[in-house]
Amino acid sequence: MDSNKDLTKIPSLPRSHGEEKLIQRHDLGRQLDKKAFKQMIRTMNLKVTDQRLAILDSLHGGRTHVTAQEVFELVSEKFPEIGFATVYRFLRTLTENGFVTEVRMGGFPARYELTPQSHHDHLTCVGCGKICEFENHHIEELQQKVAKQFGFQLTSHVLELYGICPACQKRQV
Amino acid sequence: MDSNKDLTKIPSLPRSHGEEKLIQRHDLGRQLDKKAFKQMIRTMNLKVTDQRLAILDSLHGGRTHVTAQEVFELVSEKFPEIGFATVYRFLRTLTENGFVTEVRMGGFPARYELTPQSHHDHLTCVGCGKICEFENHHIEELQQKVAKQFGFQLTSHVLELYGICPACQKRQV
DNA sequence: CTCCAATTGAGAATGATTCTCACTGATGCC
DNA sequence: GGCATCAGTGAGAATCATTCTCAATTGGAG
Repeated sequence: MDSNKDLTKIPSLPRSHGEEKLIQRHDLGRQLDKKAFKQMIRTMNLKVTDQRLAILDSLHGGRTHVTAQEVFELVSEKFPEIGFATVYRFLRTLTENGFVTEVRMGGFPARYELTPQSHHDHLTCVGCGKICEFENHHIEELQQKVAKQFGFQLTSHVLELYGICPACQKRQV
Repeated sequence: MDSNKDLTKIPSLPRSHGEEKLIQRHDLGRQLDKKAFKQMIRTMNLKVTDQRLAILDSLHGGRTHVTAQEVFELVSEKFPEIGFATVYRFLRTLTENGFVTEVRMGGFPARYELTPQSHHDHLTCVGCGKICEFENHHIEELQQKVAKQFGFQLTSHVLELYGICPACQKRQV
């Protein structure tokens, strides 16, 4: 079976190369410098180490959804001695403390991003892969309602809409 | 971690032993007997084997969201010789052909169910992996609305709610 | 019934993630 | 500043779900 090959091809998010100024998302309402990271680490009652700062830094840079492997590689550039254990351990801690959001999809390695302050969901075009982000309070409320019906205490959710974007609709005919 | 142990204990739906008539869900609008299963297998251009029938049967019986491990155990009762490979292989094929829907959550093993004809979404416990199904027309309408706002023609969606189930809430204190 | 490609199953392999444990280094105390 | 202590680190082993390999078996077309 070749579906495995396919797995690696998933264009989850385009890799951003270097200089471009697409730092839009994370810097919207937040200022994340070394000082903020230190604060973040202390908040969790952990010691500030260079490795941890480097990991946070790699999450902060360009790309938004990175795998542990990618974090490892990014950090390795500055810290050739860093180990997987450290990366996984810290990512887990960050996730448990809500500073980082873990996205798991299919059987793929988990992807991490600094938790965005404003929650959003995705509307993805099955034709071209374009992703629109949206926010809908009404839907969120209904979700809470559903959870309550089952006695669940809601912690998070994933809402992904798939469809055909206007451009692809025309193209198809 | 012992969460693995917990998985096997998940009381998602009572295990049906033989005679009782709690065949509600899957037989709503569908009649799934050996004949239907054979048909299903042939549709995929595969050979009908006892193992495959047994796997389908185990999916059809009482419980709705089973792990590959559980399927393996269920089938083992009738087929002590069955191998993991066969279970995983066939579950994958079924999933690829849309006859079975795979639900993956956190780092837990994937869970499978015969694809239901009426769409529903999932409410998953992050503590034990238990899955509840729900249907909410209102949410679906809002999704359509969002898609329309972006000019998208909606084709499908995934809505997964994560939370802590009543049992796990108590366990935690 | 025969034959051969499809299927099977045992065990090995894989890939992501976690654990172990000896070593290192940050922080508080003097 | 110097030192003790204990959290933090990293190399590699361990784990767990899942997939692959391949020799032996079997469904089903002819």
